[in-house]
Amino acid sequence: MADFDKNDMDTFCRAPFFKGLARQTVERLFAVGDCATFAKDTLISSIGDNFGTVLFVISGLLRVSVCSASGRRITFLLVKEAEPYNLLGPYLNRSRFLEAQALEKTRCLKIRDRDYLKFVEQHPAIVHNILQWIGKSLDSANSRLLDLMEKKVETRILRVLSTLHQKFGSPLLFTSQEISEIAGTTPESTLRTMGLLREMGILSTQRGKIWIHDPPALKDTEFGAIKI
Amino acid sequence: MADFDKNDMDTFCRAPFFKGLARQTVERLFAVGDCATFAKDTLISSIGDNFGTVLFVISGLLRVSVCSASGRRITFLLVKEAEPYNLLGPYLNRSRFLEAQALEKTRCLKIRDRDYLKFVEQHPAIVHNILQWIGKSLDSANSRLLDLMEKKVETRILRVLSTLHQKFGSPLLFTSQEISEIAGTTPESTLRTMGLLREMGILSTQRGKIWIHDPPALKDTEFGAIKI
DNA sequence: ACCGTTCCATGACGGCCGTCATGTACGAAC
DNA sequence: GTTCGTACATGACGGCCGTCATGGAACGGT
Repeated sequence: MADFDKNDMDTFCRAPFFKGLARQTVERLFAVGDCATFAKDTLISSIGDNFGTVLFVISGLLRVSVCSASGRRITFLLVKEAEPYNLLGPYLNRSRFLEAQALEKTRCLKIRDRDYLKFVEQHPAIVHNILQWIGKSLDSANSRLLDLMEKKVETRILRVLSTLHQKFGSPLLFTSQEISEIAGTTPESTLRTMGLLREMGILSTQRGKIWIHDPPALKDTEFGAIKI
Repeated sequence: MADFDKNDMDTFCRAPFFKGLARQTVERLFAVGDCATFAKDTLISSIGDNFGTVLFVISGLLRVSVCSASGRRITFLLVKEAEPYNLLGPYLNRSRFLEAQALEKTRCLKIRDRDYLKFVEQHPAIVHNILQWIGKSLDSANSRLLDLMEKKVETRILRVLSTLHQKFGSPLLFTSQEISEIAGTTPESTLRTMGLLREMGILSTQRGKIWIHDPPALKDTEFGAIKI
């Protein structure tokens, strides 16, 4: 418990995932877990292994992605502070094909599968939060499916920029490569699109940084938003 | 309760979703629900409404899809007997953008959101089943994302045919239109691909029917399977 | 200050596949 | 049996966008 301070718990209590939970419940969650710190670029779980540990990011950023046979990476999720990773892992005793990596130095609350399962049993209130979170993830995945089937690359990139802006603010610290891995396209297409947006005065770019000047212009909403 | 017979419960008890649950639990699930029968082509929930009811199909088939602005339909899920629909709806008190429709005459066990929430609270064992089911759905959605970003149309159609064959056997009672709505392509592309497969002797087709002669030939697995 | 690496930027090309068009065949209804 | 609606089948065209190539700029390490 010495690993965590009161501040960490405060942050969690205010975060969307923990909404509606008693502070005591959050404290007990901390009590059943350990602190784990991953250096930048650490591979936390790789494809094929049976990763049953649940993580809650305290500070830093995790990327959940796969690297396909053709060498292209596809990013499913970015996990930031007070967000959970692998909520369902302990319930699926089979290897998943996802890979998690720390994009920067990341400190996590780490909970072993058995402790997690026991905790959920003993604190049924959290089931509500878990299901809500997963539900949003599922809706988001479906929205992205729709985007990929329906929309052109430019629209998808717009959506990704908009979503990232909502989640991380401005400037965005991502390269065109990283953007393209989320949008499902190539760095070249991303750069071309951002070139257009720059001409339109909607954003400006620097090596690894993107300033969004006109967030509403990115909104092209049809149906639900995606969640990254 | 007179709406259901012992046979219905037997089917459910044997089904994957209910694996590991006591028969008594299944019986009580039936007890809190009503029987609902939908005629073919009935729209069960449409886009934008706040559909909080959980359904378990007893017989028949439901399609979960969206119809995009450009008029193209995209099918996310086919729900067959002993499978659940809208497991998470009661936990997400916001309108979802999915639309459910009965593809044939379909009989369901219908459970109102409040009854469902109460049931889950009183029967924590089912949480495990729910999370497992949702976990598979999430993995499946991610697999489809990967397919759409990575694979060409032919491969996707192959995957869809393979998955449908596993779930429904042979012959498949789907039109090229319906296949394309799952694979995220057009009927023309689907027909062209199936033309090739027919020449290779892997399948044969008739109006609305597809016989798969060589299921292994359809397998081109990389990473997880999709689930339709 | 030099150099290597990484990222940005932009042009040219080509192929996949979505769109349109046309014709055929099957099945249901009367 | 005739008719009509729907699905199958296949060809032609065109555009989006992925790939390759080239050059320049920014940053870090020594």
